[in-house]
Amino acid sequence: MKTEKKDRLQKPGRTTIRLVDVAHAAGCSTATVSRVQNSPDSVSPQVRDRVHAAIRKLGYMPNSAARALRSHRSRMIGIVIPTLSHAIYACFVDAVQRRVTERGYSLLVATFEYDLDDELSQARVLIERGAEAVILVGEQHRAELHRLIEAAGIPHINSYIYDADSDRPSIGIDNERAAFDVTQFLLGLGHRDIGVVLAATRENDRAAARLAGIRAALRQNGLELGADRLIEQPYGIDGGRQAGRELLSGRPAPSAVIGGNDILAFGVLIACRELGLGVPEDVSIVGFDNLEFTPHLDPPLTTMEVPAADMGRGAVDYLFDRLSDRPVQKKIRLEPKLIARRSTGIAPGVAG
Amino acid sequence: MKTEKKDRLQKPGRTTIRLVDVAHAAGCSTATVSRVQNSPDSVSPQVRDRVHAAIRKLGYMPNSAARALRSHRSRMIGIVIPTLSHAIYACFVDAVQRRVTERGYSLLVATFEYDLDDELSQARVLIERGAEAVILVGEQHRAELHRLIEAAGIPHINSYIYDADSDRPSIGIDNERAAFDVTQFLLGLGHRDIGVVLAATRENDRAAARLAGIRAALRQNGLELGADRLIEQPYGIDGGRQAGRELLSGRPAPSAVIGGNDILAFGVLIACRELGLGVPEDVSIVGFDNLEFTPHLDPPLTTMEVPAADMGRGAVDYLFDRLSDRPVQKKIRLEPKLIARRSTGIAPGVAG
DNA sequence: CAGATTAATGTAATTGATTACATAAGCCAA
DNA sequence: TTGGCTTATGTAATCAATTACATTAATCTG
Repeated sequence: MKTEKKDRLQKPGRTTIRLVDVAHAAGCSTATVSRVQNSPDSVSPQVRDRVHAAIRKLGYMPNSAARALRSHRSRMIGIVIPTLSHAIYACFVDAVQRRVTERGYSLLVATFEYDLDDELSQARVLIERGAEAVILVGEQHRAELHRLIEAAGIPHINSYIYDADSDRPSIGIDNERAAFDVTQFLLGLGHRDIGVVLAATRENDRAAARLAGIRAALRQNGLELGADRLIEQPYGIDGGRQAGRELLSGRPAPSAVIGGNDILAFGVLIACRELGLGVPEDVSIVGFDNLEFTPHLDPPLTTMEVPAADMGRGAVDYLFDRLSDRPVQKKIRLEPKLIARRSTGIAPGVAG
Repeated sequence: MKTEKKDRLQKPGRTTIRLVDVAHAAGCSTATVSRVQNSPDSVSPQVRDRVHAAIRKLGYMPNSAARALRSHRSRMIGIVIPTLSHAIYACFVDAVQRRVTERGYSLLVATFEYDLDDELSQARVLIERGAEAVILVGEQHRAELHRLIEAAGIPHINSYIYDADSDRPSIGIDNERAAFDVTQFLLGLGHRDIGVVLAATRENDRAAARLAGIRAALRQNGLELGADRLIEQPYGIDGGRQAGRELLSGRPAPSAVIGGNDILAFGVLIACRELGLGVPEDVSIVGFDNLEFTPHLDPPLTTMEVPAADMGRGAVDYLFDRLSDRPVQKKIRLEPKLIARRSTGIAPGVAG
């Protein structure tokens, strides 16, 4: 017996059920069983039923490795994100995962903690594992990553960003424009001295784009963002709180603060509470993302909503279109929505 | 030429670099290249260097499918959780992912939205994909899932739970005990009428265990949980808020409310604010999880901290111990920590 | 009814790495 | 020098599916 070789790969005593066993049980060839799985219509109903019965009876599960090896299709998609511990990415991945599953695929997840070298190596691993396509965050990647993806010949998409100038596929909001609009909104309320708290912009092009948008809006109104009006802080409520204290305890203090995301903005709100500053009477605050808790803060936080779930579904749809050679729109621009709540108001000293 | 067959699996024009190409370039056999990757010490330094040079020069990436097929090791771990859009699971998965990556493995993620039939089919897919081990949530699963895992012969672990009575491997807190302690804490503050808001307990044994713990503590003090003192609500701030209104607008209203998690508890807090009830003067509130925002609420929320990240790392470590046949502790009990903050106080009418 | 066409199924090569076993080389002791 | 032992490397079978091509049966066409 060929299968009785002393190769100890199998767990002793138990024997895996292979496609050939199903074929044997159903009284047909392996090719037919394979066809029942992959193109059922090409098999006659009688045989198909026999095969299905055999599969059920034997509890057969196909071996994905063999399948992937021969067919060059792993049925896996990879996603490489900064972290799962920020709600905005977790919700994104949640939506991605659901969509991927709907299509009969599985999702490989890797995080890189905002370190682009790490991003490269994480992506490399996922590609090595056979991911048929990958979702990335932002446009900023190591050059090697692009080469890798090209060499692998797999589709990819950058998310959380829309940048007309880039020619890579992407889905997301125009961060610069969104921040511009947020700033305009504050300027429209009469604010002239605006503070900004952002995540580190060095290896985060979304934060950098938002900063550019803020600067552009200010410039258009003859204003500048003073060096002491910009603080970079790691993501976290405490980061926002510290930045808020720093910004708001100076004299004169800005009358409005833009947080790079709702978490930082929440921190600023807490700083105001601690400093005895009224929101929005003394200070207006806006954030980005519109997380679940945002409308429930006291006062509810004005924010620029980022449609993370739509973005996740859109990214997956784009990749599947590419995988089946359907025509695609290479750059998908999603519209963020400014949700004005009670954390913003007319600037102090401006006639109502 | 063998490789010139008209099999159109390859993208036209581009040729994949295989291990045999590396062997050729390095002037050695395929076995040696394989050994360089898998047991470098068994290869002489000179040859090893030549192979490494060839790998780098050709940009060789091993084909994981072939590797997995022959070696029966996919280097992938699977995790099946209710959802990624709740912070408590997102942080758990984040920790799991990092640990898995540290070990040179990748993580397959699937969600089931609290539907146990879905959990079964999601797990089935991950096993089919070749996951070498799987992490589940809770003890409650379809019987078929256990059979599946056994048939596949792979290690698994249940998380978020510690139940001495079960003989399945698990890591987590003793939910019943934790809820018992929370209730005792409130009883100790003089509360005699306590309301409870929980996630649906039907297909969620963590919620069910917490409810049992609350009941046990009450009973021990000669109290009962009235039918109108228990409300099940889907996860979400609004769910908590509605439940809070319902519980607290009755006469008499409970003097304390236990939320099944911090999100529900936050909702109850908002309900109090809306009803003009002081926290903790009129109503004490406690939650579970200790999420990032919990200490920053107004007032800061008393909660039972669940060590999600430790649990994630512990689950992964357990599985790797199993995979390398190291001795393991089958049931790992983590200690939750009651963090008393300002949302709880002495019951109204009790002498301070 | 012969010949062509289509549909259903089978045979066996193929995918790319791992690994059991074989072999060769180097070293040492008797 | 020979035999035994260790270390390094090579040869070729193997993992479990997919699929190109061959074959057969059934249906249609003129």
